[in-house]
Amino acid sequence: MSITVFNTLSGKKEEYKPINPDYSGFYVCGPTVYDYFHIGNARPFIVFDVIRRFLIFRGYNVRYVMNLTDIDDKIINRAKEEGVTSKEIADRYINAFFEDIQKLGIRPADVYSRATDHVPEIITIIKKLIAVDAAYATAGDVFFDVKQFSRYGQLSKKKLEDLQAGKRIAVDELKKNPADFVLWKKAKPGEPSWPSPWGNGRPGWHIECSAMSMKFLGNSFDFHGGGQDLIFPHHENEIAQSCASSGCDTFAKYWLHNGFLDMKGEKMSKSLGNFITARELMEIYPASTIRLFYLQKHYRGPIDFSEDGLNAARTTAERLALTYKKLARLTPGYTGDFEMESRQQTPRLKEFHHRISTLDEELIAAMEDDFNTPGAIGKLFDIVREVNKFIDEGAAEEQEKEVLAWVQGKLDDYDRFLGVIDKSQGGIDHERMDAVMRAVIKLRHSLRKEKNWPLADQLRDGLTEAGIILEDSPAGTTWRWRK
RNA sequence: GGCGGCGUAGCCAAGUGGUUAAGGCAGAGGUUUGCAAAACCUCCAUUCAUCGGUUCGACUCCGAUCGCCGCCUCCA
Repeated sequence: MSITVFNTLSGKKEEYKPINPDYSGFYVCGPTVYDYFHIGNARPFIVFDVIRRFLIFRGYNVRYVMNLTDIDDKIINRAKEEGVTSKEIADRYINAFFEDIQKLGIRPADVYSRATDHVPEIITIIKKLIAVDAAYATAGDVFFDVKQFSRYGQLSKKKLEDLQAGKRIAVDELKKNPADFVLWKKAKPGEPSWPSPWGNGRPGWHIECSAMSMKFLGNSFDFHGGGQDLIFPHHENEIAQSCASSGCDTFAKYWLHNGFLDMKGEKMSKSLGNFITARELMEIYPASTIRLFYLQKHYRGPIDFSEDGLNAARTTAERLALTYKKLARLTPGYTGDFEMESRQQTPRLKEFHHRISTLDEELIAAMEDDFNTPGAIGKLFDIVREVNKFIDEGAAEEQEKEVLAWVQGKLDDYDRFLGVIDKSQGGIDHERMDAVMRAVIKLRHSLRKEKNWPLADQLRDGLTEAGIILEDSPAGTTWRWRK
C-alpha cells in the first residue's frame, strides 16, 4: 500500500510520491536555542521523528535535516542578561537540546545545521533576490518584496489585502509593503554581526531555513515539517524567498504541520508563561509514557496537557511493557523465524497466527493513512490482548515459542518507529538487584510453605513500599519495579 | 474583519455513506490467587454539539446555528 499524507499546501491527503528515487528529503524547523525547550516544542520533534522512522521502516532512504537557530533577538537578550556572548548561550542550549531529545527517545537528525555557520550561503541568496528584483535594500536592511512573488499566500491561504497589517505591531516605515519581511538586519551597537554588501548585520529569521534546506536537500525536496504557527508567516516566506531565488516551482512538495499542546485550552508558549520544560516533565514520567501521551492523538490535532492524561498514559505504557517483557522472558533462544506452512499446525496456533497477521496489516495501514498513530496504537493493544490470552492458555511447546518470538519481532518493528515500549529494567544494576531479589523471594517462599501468611504479606508490603511488585504464579514468583 | 481547524461514552481518543461506532484510562461483575499483583472473560455511547437539507439510508456529504481553539506579531 502507498502512504498518504495530509499536505497543508493542497489542504488534502495526497499519495506520497518521492521527488527523487534515491532519497527522501525531510526538513523540520528546529529550536531557537535560548532556553530549554518546553513540552509543546517537543511535539514536532517527536511526531516528525516518528514519521521519518516510519518512512525508513517502509524502505525510504530519508535524509532528515533540522536547523538550530543560534542567532536571534531572544538569544541576544539572554546573553545580555547573563553578561555572556550569544554563542555561549547557543552552545549551552544546543547541548541541552541534544540531551533532552536523546532522553525522549528521539533519533538524531542526519544533519543539524546552525544558522551562524551559513552566513555566506544566506548572503548569496539575498544577493540573488536583489538581482532579480525580489528584494530591496534600504539603509543597511534588506527586505523581501512580497508583491514580486505572485504565489505569496498559497500555503497559508491568505490574501495580502486581508491581512490586518499593523493591527498589533507597528509596521516598519522602511518597508514598501507591510507584509514585506526582513532578509538581512542591520546591526545595532553591541550586537553580534557579520560583514555583508549592505554593511554589518545578521540574517533575518526566515532566510536561514531556505539557505540550509536548499544546501542539504536541494532546491526541491519532499517534506517540510513544523508547528501550525509557522505556516504564516515563516513557511510562506520560506517558499517565497526560496523559489524567487532558485526559480523552482516546488520548494517542499509536502508541508506537514503539527497541532499544538494546550494548557487548559490555551496554547502553551514561552510568551504566555504557561509552559513546563521537557526536562522537568521527564523527572516525573518516563519517555515511553510521554511518547504514548503524544502519539495517542493524531499529530495534526490539539492535545490538552493534563496530569490525568499523563497518568493514564503511564498505566497504558506499563501494560504494554509488561506484555513485551513477558514475551521476552518466554522466548530466549528463539529466532521468530516462523513460517506457518512449514510447521505442524494446531488450530490454536493457526488461529493466533492469523489474528496477529491481520492486526499487523491493520496497524501498518493506519500508519500509512497520514501517520495515524492513535489508530495504530489501538491495533497494538489488540495484539497485546491476543498475546496475553495465548500465553495465559499455555505456551510451552517449541513451535508456540517460535510463534511468540515472531510476534516479539513484530513489536520490535513497530517500536522502531513508535518508540513506546519501555524495555528498560529500572535504572539500577539489574543483575545485582535480581540476585538480591532472588534471595528475598526464596525467604518468602519458605514463609508461604509454612503458611505464615502474616509475615509473607508483611515482606511483600514492605517491598511494595520500596516500589517493587511481586507476582506469584504457578511457575514461580517474579518481581518488577512499579512505574 | 480575513483565513484555518475542532466539537464522538465519566475522561482521553480512532473511525465509517448502510451488518455489533476501534483502542486506552476510570468503573462494575466474574475466572485465577492463601490474600494480592498481573492476565483473561463479561458489562459500560440505539448514539457521534444543535437545527435543517441531499439520499432508499448520514455520525460520516452540504448549509446554517452555537461553543472552543489557532494564525494574521516572535512563537512548535
